[in-house]
Amino acid sequence: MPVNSSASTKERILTAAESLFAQRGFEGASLRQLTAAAGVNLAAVNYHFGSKDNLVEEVFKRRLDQLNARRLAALKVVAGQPETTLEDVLAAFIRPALDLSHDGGGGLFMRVLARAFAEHDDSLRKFLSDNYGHVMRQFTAEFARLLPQLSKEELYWRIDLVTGALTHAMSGFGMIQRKSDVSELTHREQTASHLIRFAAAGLSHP
Amino acid sequence: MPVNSSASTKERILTAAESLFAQRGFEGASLRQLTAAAGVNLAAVNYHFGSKDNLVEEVFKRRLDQLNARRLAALKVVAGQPETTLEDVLAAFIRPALDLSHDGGGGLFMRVLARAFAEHDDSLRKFLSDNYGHVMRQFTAEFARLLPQLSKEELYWRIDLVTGALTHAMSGFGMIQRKSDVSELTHREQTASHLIRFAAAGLSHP
DNA sequence: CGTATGCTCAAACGATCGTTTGATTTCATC
DNA sequence: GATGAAATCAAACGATCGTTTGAGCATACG
Repeated sequence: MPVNSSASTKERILTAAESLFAQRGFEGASLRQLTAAAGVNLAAVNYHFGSKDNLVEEVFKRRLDQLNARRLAALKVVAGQPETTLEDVLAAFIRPALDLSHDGGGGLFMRVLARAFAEHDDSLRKFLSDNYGHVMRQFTAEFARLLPQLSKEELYWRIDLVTGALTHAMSGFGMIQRKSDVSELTHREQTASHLIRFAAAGLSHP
Repeated sequence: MPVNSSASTKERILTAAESLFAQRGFEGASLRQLTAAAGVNLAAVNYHFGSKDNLVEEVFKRRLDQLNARRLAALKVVAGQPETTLEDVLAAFIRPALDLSHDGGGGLFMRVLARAFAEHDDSLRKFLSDNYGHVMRQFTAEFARLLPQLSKEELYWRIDLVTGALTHAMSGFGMIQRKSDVSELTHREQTASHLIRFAAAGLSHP
């Protein structure tokens, strides 16, 4: 019977990979840098994950599964309700991502996700579409319900632009840094407020 | 005395590099793929540009100098005028980028620029800041004039989000593709309209 | 205890990377 | 046509890449 004392090694590889992929890109981060940072042997990646490409996918899966679940759970609470506002739906989309940066230890994951969007690699895009598309589809349906005056084309345009803004902001390029005189929780709340108000304005403007 | 018959070779390298950098990234595109696509010898890159890093910078300079000049010229027309609207300033920022995709042959350049934003490489970010920052500063000043009700912090937030949306959209991830029944010029006009209205809403919402 | 299984390790594999070299070709100028 | 600088070329450089190998170590089970 298999012994699972390797959980620690796999996790350490995933965490180091997430950090290095965010910092240097998927091609830029070598397995030698990666395994050195994780404190494991070079061959451990191919032993546990089969290949570097599989490792990339596992890095996504670990966070994305959790992120998708939280987003869909939050959406389910408000979807279809007559009193639901646009801001409610946007909060269901945005808050889980911000929370991930805080409690998941995955503060760098959104940056990795932004990199994946910038990569035009077909297999990576297909993987993201397979593991991410159904979430976007459900949110899009709810947006369509709340914005019936918009044509399908107009709605897709606006969602695309909102996605770009949020990806950019949450990957932390910008000047989003907490001031020392506000708590982490307060800062996260302010960030969420900015993103939600901006996205709502972009989606619903006349 | 130097003979400048190399202009063709340099240009072909720059064009091939722009295309491959957009497609496979700066690290992902090798000099062998690049020179093969350009139809030149492998050693030509190091002969004409010194190194691959210098080539990357030259790819940016070629388009960025032109883009900056056009944006600043368009801004100069409307800046400080009492009747200038937010949409006017946004048009001065957005239209030159869309035009570049059309007449400059640099349809892929905005994608390269988006990749550069996703890269967190320090030297590349410094280069972009040096060659791009003064333009953003001038536009920011004009935005501040037209949106006096916003605090500095609020304005920076919104500009950052708008930048993310525009970078995302103009690099062409989205579903922005021309329908066969509209002309190229009409399509560009519609795209500009979408971007400008979205950005105006995001900047000026209450 | 013996052994089988999961795991780690140093070492090497072939491939590809950016760069350099030195010979050869091109071409304006005399 | 001869000359010399600029440009191009095939070939090779050392370094680094992802991956594989086979021996050694750990531990659970008969």
